[in-house]
Amino acid sequence: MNALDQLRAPVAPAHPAVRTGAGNGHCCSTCPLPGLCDDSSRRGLPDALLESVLEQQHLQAGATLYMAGQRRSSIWVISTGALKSCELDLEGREQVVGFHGPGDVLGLERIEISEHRGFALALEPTSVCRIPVGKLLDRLTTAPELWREVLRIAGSQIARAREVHRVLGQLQTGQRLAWFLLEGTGPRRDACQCSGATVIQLPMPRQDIASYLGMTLETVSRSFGALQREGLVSVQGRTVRLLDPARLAERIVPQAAHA
Amino acid sequence: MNALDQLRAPVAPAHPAVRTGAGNGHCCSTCPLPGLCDDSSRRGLPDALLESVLEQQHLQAGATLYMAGQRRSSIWVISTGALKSCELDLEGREQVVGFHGPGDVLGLERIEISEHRGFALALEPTSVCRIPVGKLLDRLTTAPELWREVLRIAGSQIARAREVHRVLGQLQTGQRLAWFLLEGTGPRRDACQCSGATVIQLPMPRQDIASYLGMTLETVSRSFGALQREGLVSVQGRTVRLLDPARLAERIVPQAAHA
DNA sequence: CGAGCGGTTGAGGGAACTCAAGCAGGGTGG
DNA sequence: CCACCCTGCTTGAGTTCCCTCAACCGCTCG
Repeated sequence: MNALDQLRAPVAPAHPAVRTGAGNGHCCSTCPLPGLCDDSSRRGLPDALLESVLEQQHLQAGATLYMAGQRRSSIWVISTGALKSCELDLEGREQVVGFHGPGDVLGLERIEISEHRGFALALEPTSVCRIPVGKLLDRLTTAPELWREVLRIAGSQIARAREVHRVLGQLQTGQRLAWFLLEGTGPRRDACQCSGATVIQLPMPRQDIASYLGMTLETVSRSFGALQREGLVSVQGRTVRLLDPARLAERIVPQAAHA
Repeated sequence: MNALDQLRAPVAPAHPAVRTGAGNGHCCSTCPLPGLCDDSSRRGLPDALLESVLEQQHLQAGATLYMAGQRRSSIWVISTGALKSCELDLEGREQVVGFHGPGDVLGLERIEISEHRGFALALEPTSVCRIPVGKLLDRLTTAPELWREVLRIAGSQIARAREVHRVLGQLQTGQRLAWFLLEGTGPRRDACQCSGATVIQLPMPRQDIASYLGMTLETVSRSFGALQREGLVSVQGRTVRLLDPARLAERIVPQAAHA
């Protein structure tokens, strides 16, 4: 599945892991940091022209956006596609700490720090807008209102991480998967009308979901199976149809989903 | 134990959960956001005078800094003491998502968002500097260099949260506790010379440690016992002496600490 | 065709949870 | 003063959830 397919597909428009850039029109119209990449006079230009102005990077599935040890020099705004970001431990084992879709901002966590500790990798063909840190700081000096946006985005990423902490801390595996399906994965999940989305196209393999949720891939598979047996979802590979989002949501309540 | 005792105590100066504000002198000399609370002309004033200028809040143990549902209006910089911040789920159960000590900045995660979802509570007598959001934004406009500091702090909190994600995701309970003892809890843990600290005074009960690390208080207790039986630490209530930090650190390596 | 990858399913064991009892320390009141 | 309670912590016994190990399936690709 590539980004173009997603744009055309009538299903699955809403899950954060696969949401499309702008729906209709260029992703700049929904950019969370408008005016950062260059002056805003060019807004309204044809998409093809915009492409030529932007500092865009295109990644194939499996390509890395940045790697551990690499000197950090940019932040990125995702236009289309999906990425995962990972941390590495001392033994080199990877831990998925985030999935990111169009509109998400990457790299804020290491701004002002010399090099990356983890890495980010495209899960499918992906394009991002690169914003050099120098330009970011310049812009912030001359256009202080951008400030609030960046701070808002950083704050929402912190809040998001706390939510994940809660999920890993007090939900059991089946509940974590239900949460994952409903709440999605990006810092901008608020923009996702979850109840309306009934079909999800997951861009990541089971192993990545397992890592992200702190469980094994077998348990992810079994949990999918359990949810399916109960009629809550219908699973076929990476296509998941939410048959009963309301009852699925009940599952997320900690301790005893008494129903 | 109160903040003053800690300042005097010859032991346990370094653990993030109990580190002292400035060591010697007023906490402003080590403030991560100097010049934010007011103009910087007063730096160098006697401590007593500084106190009168600052918008300081003093909290008794158990007092809340902010509560769920409360309209957000400030960020805070901790001067002395210790706090925990918690998230609440739909059933009102609390999940500890952070412990904070002197120098830590609270409230960035909800900036620009109307109300708090969780709460923060003092674990011991605590004083904080309150910075109204309005003043923060004003300062940032007139003094754009502050910018980098705020962004750096927010970034380090994101990075910190990712580290916690990794710990909850791939370490078992005994390893999580070892990590907690060594790496501490605050976003400024880098300032802590962990290897030098041999005695830790924990300001929080077992239940809070358990919640933070995603385990039960019984398991926390048993894990302390296990570490003690192996001669790695010596535990007496909330006083923990690190007998062998090096071997303790080996424990944190995921999967098999083959030793 | 076989190899490789991603995913599913099963059997068994172990880590951590639940439930429960017991203990130490601190405060209060008779 | 001691009895009493209450809170925080420890320890034990039994159970459950989830991990580990393994086999198997379907698909793609060489």
